[in-house]
Amino acid sequence: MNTPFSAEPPQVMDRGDPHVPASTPVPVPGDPLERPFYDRETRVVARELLGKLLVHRTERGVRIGRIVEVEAYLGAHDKASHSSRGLTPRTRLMFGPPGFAYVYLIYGMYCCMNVVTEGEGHGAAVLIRAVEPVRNLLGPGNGPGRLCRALEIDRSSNGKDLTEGTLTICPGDPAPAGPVVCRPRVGVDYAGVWARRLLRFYLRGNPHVSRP
DNA sequence: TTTCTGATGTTA
DNA sequence: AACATCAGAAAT
Repeated sequence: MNTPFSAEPPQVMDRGDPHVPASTPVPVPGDPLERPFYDRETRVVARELLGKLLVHRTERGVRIGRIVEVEAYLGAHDKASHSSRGLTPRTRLMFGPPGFAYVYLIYGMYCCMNVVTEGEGHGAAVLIRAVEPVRNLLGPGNGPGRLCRALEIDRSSNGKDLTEGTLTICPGDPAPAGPVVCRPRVGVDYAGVWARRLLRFYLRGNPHVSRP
């Protein structure tokens, strides 16, 4: 039973933190990003996701994080991408249409959330690596495992349509997110030349990035 | 400060 | 056996 988002207080929301006054202004979510946003070149989608709001409606309230760090996984030719192993039960969502969540278990105890990009069959996605707490998070959001824990995202969200429903990404503040830093992706040293590509993007100076 | 290791389970 | 991780301990 989800409370419609329109029932949330307008314009100004509390951060879900007792030490922060409820009147503290934070970005207003707005309507979820639509399919065409995701149906573009993965690096463009990745960079434009910075500053957007990841919104999860749970039974214990709406949890919101502002995306501050992402990684692009370009497709089946990208040796660092799960899709480079081909279409398997696990990777089938990466090969599906854009705008859906690909959530997987890693190291037995954490989840990572991706958003599928580009056309069906491409196998591309963007990994969300860090969020800045906005509302009602369960702990810090600096890291792909931590942010899933903080937003209560697990494998039950695998395959969810991000353009509608309980897990969405919304525009937030219409102002530009700020300067973007490009770095190699984390933890993909096995991927040869692909490990060196600058496909990790984060907001310069943001304290909630997983590593500076 | 950096480096290591244990927890934990799916994957191909 | 490896893994798109994290927390805490050990080493430097």
